[in-house]
Amino acid sequence: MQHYVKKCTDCGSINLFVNRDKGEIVCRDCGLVIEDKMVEFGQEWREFEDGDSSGRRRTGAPMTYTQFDQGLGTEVGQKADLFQLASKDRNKFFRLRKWQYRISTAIERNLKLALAELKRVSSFLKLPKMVEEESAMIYTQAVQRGLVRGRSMESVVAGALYAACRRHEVPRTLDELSEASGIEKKEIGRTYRFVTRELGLTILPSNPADYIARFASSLKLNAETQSKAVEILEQAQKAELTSGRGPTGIAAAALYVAALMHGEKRTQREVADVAGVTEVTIRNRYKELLEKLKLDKELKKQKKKPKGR
DNA sequence: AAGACGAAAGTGGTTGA
DNA sequence: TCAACAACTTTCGTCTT
Repeated sequence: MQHYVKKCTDCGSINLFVNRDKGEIVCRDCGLVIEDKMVEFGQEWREFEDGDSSGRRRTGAPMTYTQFDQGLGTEVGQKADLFQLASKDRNKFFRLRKWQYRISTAIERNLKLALAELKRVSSFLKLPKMVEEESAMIYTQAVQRGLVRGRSMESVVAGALYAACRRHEVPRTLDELSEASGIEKKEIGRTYRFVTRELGLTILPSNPADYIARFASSLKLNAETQSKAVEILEQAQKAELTSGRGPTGIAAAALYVAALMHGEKRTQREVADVAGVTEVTIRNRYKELLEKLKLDKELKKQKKKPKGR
């Protein structure tokens, strides 16, 4: 059965919040999303080692994708098959097996390198284990389908990581991925799109709210401000201010407004920097928010009595 | 002096003929 | 395949605190 993590994998806190609607567990201390119930990916891929030993074993289930060899290899034929072949078929048979061997060792070599890189980037970004696993799986499938050909290994790794983040609603921006992996942003975007399309991964459009926690914590905003920002976002969603816009810009603007309203003023520049957008974008979103949501009044109130900064 | 604001021109990506 | 298009950026001048 599915096991639940009891401690935050990042900060070790046991102060966790279980959100059943979204099926995720969030650390109250650092905001990390620890685990959410993930998607079928065609095959079963969780670990079944403990507690399930008596039960049936699921087929084709690699135990963990961050180790490349687990039961993945395919061999052409067994000895028994060999004896049944006419001799003229043997050459063909051996050729096939040779090729199979070459291909699989090539894949293994590639995976070994790639997974090392993947772990590096993942730990740099402090990504949850689940995400790392998922991206490793995505990468593995990409390699097996020959999608890496013509692309750099690193860029596919970055693309896989980005996709995994998105699927787990632990979004990192392309900029962050880019910084961590040293791959250009647009390159990551390209391979990301390519890989997800080829593998038929469904990616939910990313939700601005998912960025709030992280941005807020790097801006050292308190929890109130943070939930205010989420509230604003919800209204914005209803007012259809969010469609078509970049989620980070919206998140940044909501956070900016929320900070103003709670007297925790941050400059547009500060917010823009952590969100990876420009001040201009924040201004535009911010303006829309004020207009459409009539937040002006609330804002005015706060402006009169300025609090420390 | 720093921050906020907005106009104008440029960029990369999506879409639809 | 190309052009139109929207979102976002860059840059820069002006206003506000």
